[in-house]
Amino acid sequence: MSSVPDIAPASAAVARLSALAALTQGERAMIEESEQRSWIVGKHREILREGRPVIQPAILLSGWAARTRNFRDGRRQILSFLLPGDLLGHCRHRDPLAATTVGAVTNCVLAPAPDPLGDPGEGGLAAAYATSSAIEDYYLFRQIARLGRLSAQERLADWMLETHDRCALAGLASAFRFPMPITQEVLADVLGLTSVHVNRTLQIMRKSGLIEMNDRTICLADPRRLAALADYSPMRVAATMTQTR
Amino acid sequence: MSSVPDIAPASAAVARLSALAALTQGERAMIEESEQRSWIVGKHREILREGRPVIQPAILLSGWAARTRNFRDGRRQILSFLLPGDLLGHCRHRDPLAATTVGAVTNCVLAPAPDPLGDPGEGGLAAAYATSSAIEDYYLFRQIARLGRLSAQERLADWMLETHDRCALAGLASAFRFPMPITQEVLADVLGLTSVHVNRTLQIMRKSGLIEMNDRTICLADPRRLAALADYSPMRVAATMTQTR
DNA sequence: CGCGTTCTTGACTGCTTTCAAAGATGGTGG
DNA sequence: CCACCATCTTTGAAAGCAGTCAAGAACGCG
Repeated sequence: MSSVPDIAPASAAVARLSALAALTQGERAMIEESEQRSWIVGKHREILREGRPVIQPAILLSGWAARTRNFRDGRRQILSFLLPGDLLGHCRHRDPLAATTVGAVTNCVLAPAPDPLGDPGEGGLAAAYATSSAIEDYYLFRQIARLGRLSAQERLADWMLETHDRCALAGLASAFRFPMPITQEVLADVLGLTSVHVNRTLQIMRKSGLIEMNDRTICLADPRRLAALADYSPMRVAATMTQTR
Repeated sequence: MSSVPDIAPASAAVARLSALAALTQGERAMIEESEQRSWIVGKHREILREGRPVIQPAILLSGWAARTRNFRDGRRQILSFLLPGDLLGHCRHRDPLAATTVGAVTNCVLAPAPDPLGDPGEGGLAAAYATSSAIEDYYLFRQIARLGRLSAQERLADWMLETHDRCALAGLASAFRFPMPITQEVLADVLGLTSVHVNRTLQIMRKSGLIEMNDRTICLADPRRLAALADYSPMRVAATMTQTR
């Protein structure tokens, strides 16, 4: 079992999907087998192109990718990030076209998403996929509220708490730390701000002891105050989902 | 066959679902039968509450509803509108909890969503549901880009074009007109603005001949310029979907 | 006709953007 | 091992879009 570039000590994919639904030993093995057939997508390369057919449903094994909408005049909005363990290109209808462009923000490793093998109601893997899809929607809703109603500092606080939880689900975060392998410009593109303003706001948050940053890692120095600032509360999507908090 | 309050001359549900996938005569009949068992939800009443279990998947027959996120301090963001023909509470995993609160913006009529009867790959109704779900995601993506990167005037232009297309799909719009049975405050809540600013921006758009407003109806007076303003392009989700434009 | 909701208007504030340029930082080849 | 270049971060000053607060006008409903 060769190690994977960038992050991912064990397997983010197995960790995350197991957290979403109980998987059989056989299902875990299927995922690990898929990982043998992984491929690499270099930083800044496109993974999916809006309007093009989706070839191969995949799992992101390591790295960060982003769904993006680009405007003609150069403006850019990142709709959501894809983190290790996230699914990509899964569709419930036939002849799906990618709804958005997806690009690799860092170097990424992808693997084919194993087929759930029949029964959609019972299979652990099928359940994990379904829950994953519900979670994705949930984060889209949060992203909308974030962009629509929160100030710059609130957006950053909210996004950090959310991203920390997402990383934790894939086994990639410690209690108060998570990796943030992106530039402030990319961060600005997801938060609907300019990189200049993100920079200034991050400085304020550091000076007021909310966060610490070093080595592309965020430390949530005062989670309480961060959560109060953004009115943050943990996710609840499915009654059956394994709780992580 | 009794007529339904508010809007909906024929059946928005049949119109929209038929546009999403080819339905058999039997399937249309199933929808019309469901409509006999409809119920009314009064303006401002809640239809779904975030975190509560989803009881009954439904179709909206008439009226407008809204997914909403409320902040403790009173701020409010509408995540998306539900228009006649839209599905509500459809979930692919078991024990689903409502991801967001949904409330009736106007008086609404809802009906139980008929069961697709078995085969998920072939049934026209199942296909329509799947496509509907993909479309919902597509509009969430657009909402994110709208809030993140567009100015007030661009947001309004983009939202109007989108909403016109959505109404048209359910047979509720003529070439350049669509109903907008909501106050400017509600409009502000979906666009991430204040009602004061929406008011001023609408005035500018009227004065510059982009739109006309009367009797809770929007007329797209200059669709070309509106589309250019917002970099608007029509939707493409599934290669198999019936095109409406 | 009266009242509550919705729309409109004005003045002022302020958060965020814009534009530019100066530091850091990191990777690469000589 | 260090110079060099590209990328990323930081800083400053000025402008602008949107928000806030308040009050008056218009509208719709009973």
